[in-house]
Amino acid sequence: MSLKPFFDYIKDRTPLTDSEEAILLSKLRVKKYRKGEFVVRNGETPRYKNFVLSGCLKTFYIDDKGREHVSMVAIENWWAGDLGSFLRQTKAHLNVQCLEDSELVQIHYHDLQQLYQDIPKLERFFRIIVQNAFVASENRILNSFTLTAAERYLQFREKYPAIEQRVPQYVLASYLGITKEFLSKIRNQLIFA
Amino acid sequence: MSLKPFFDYIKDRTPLTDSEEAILLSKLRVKKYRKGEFVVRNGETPRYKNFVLSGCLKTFYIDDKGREHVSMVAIENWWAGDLGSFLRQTKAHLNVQCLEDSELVQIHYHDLQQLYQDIPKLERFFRIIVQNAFVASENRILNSFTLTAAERYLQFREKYPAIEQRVPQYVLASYLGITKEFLSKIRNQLIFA
DNA sequence: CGAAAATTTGACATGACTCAACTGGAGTGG
DNA sequence: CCACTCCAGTTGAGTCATGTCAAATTTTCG
Repeated sequence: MSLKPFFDYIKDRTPLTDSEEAILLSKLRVKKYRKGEFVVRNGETPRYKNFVLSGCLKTFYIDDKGREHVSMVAIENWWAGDLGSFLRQTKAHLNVQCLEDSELVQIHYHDLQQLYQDIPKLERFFRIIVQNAFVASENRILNSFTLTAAERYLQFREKYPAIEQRVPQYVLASYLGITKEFLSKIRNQLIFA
Repeated sequence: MSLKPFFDYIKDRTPLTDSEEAILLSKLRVKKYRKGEFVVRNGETPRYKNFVLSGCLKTFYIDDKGREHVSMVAIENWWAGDLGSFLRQTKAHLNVQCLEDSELVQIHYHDLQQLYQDIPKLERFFRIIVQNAFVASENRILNSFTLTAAERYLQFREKYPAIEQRVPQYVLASYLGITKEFLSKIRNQLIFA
């Protein structure tokens, strides 16, 4: 697949000159992953920032009881990764794994630092991306404190219908902070309500 | 109080030239608030980005049952506000209120846009601040899914001992996503455990 | 077709909430 | 400096939302 969706995504937010586009292009690589493959594995230091060209991935944490907790699901035009460890270049405590065959645009940590130097616009670009991600994250916290599990499920469905179709229910349940069994019961009740 | 802590905070992260410092200074104002006063009120559009010079504030949401949910507590050297509404310059759905008499450094929305233009370093500066805030927020989500209320309380105590001393228990309880009654019981149990 | 993965179902357990009453400071004003 | 109120914190009884565990069923896919 081509890089077009990636550049479209960027240019929708920040117009780039041809030379900037060329510089950026020179720092990108595209990598394909098979369903089930890990992009980031707990304990390894993530070297790349990942943009999803195609496919679908989950980011999750394994707690001390061995349970999986999904913190993020990414599809086309989203970023995926363990941002904290990437930024500090330390060992990941999260995992990122493909739920489908996927293609990612990857930017190496050092190249990204270079890009910030060479194309200050990108600094702004990522500032805005992260700001929005932060606001969304804070909202998610408030939702989890304010709403019941069923309400959160309905809201998710409303907001991300595309994702609900694509990911296994247990992933969605985990993302919503509930067990797969309970989500199953919620869905069942909704049908007869 | 002087602006020194504010500039210290910035320069710890991004060295500024004298002229940059002067430009920045020209866009700042300091405002004092009394305990109980609102800095941002649900329904009003927040015009300023707020840095806490002194004091302590809570950011909270009132749900449809009239219950208060604290999303954030800020003390010296933290930022406070309803970031989402500030960024979009739309009506706040959060409130920011002082828990103590407080002094804030405020930057007007439009001045901030100008500062990004004039001092590209600030773009980086805020990108990094928000990145860290985002990572912290994601962690908070995982904690709330992974840990029990008592564990979250202990972890908070460990991480922010300064804040526990200063805020009323019901604020802390709300921040942790539990009721004040339950936090009271947790504390009680911890004493005899 | 068969095995593995995902989902469902039911009985039971529990963490956390609700509500209401009570306690104990911390102002405040007379 | 007392009386009063107000706000924060505590306590207890009862309840509810969600979790646990284990088994049954369905779907997916090699």
